Amino acid sequence: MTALERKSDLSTFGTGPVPRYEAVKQFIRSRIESGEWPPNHRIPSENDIVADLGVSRMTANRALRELASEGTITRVQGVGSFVATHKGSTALLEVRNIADEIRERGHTHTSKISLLQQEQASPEVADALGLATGARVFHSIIVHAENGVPIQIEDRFVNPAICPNYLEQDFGSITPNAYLTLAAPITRTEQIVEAVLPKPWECKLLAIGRYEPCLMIRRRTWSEAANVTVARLVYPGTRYRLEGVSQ
Amino acid sequence: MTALERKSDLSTFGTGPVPRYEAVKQFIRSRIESGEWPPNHRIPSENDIVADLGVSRMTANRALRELASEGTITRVQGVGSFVATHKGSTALLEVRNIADEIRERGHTHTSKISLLQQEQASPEVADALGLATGARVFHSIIVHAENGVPIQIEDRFVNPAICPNYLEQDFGSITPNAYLTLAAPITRTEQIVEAVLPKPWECKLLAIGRYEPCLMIRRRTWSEAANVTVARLVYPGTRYRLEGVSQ
DNA sequence: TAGTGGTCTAGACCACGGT
DNA sequence: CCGTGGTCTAGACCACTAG
Repeated sequence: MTALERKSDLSTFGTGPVPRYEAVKQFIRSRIESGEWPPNHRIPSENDIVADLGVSRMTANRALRELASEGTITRVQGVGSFVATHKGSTALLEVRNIADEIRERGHTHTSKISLLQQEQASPEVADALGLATGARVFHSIIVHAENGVPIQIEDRFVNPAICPNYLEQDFGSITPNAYLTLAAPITRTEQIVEAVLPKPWECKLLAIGRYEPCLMIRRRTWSEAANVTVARLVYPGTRYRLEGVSQ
Repeated sequence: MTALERKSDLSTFGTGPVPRYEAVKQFIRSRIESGEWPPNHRIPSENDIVADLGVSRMTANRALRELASEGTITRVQGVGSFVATHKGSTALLEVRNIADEIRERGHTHTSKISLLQQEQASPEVADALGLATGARVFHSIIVHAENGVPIQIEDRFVNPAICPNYLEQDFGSITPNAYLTLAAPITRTEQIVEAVLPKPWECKLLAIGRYEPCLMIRRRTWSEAANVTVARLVYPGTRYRLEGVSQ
């Protein structure tokens, strides 16, 4: 008697409000979570599920395919399906565009341009953008405020080869983020979050004290193969936090 | 002449090495990326795709269903499918178990138990765990180190109703995270990341100065409907950062 | 050769939402 | 009412892997 047959007394399989493919998924998930099917354990084949749970092969296939895309199981053609190795406690945190966030909270977003010019790339900036040291780059420093309170410094360098008209934009009405997204659709993002103390000039722009801890996000974005822009985003620790729920 | 018909000269639709549902997905994606179908634009119905691209409805359904699960389109039963509104620069940041991270870097992970006892829940802790103020809770404070350097304070409260044997565990050989994951599989995680200055006792445990900024992650996890545990994780800003890539 | 997953079809019933 | 998406089935062909 197989593990599947033992539970196939459930003649009610899929007669409830739950779709049958979902019932199959839950059935398999429960075996995995209970430890009955440990990592690398072989899962019943699609035909086993058809025979034992009384669903069609398309339904069994959808259940297993979705479990695989969720990372719960691994499938190998010609071999079989297996419980994926343990994923640990990984969870995901969403990092978003500050202007959208503020608007969604029903607050007003304003920004002040502190700097907007062409420069020669320092070694650090050149490295981050994949350009030669001294190459021409666009540099903007913009302070974003929520209901008038400064909440983010956006210190950004842009690759002029990708966005040649960057300096001509009216960043009072469109954020650099929104403009860059339109000009060069993002295909890859790299982000690093750290806790730092603000530099003196950052204290002034944000109107905070010298020892107020800040979240710093360093964000690099690519469009196709080209590195488009690199930004340092600095948030006062008392006025901003990252939140995320995963389930 | 509809947008679909215009391209249906492709009698080669799906005859190549690409699965037909994948070809349908690419076809739709290309219309969206070119701007021909802007956000909120109505996408041809499943039956349109069946008629114009010469695939079965199951195949059209799979293509649209997968595009929806990827966030490219939105589907409403009884209404239709639409190009999803632009997602801005959202990106995901992964937050992981510190012990796993250290091991994967090839370094040694050690931990020191600073406190392990039963307490009465303060109003804050009770609220976070969904218990009554003064209820019995388990409290542990553990310092995690990478190659001997303190890198995280794990200040954790546990719901005794879910993990009655928490205090008896040997947290020198298994981390609370790993134990709790085994004892009560996580079904939901809420996390908040902030930049803070450490409290005096945290400075001592981490061997850092009073003005060194720290990342603080507050993590609440649930198993089924029950709130299992709430933790404050404090990392020295100079020794730790969150990294993430999304594409 | 037998078993596995990968895909596809034609037809069906249902729930939902606007007309 | 009709069109939409949501689901399900029975049967089919294929590519891949192992014995």
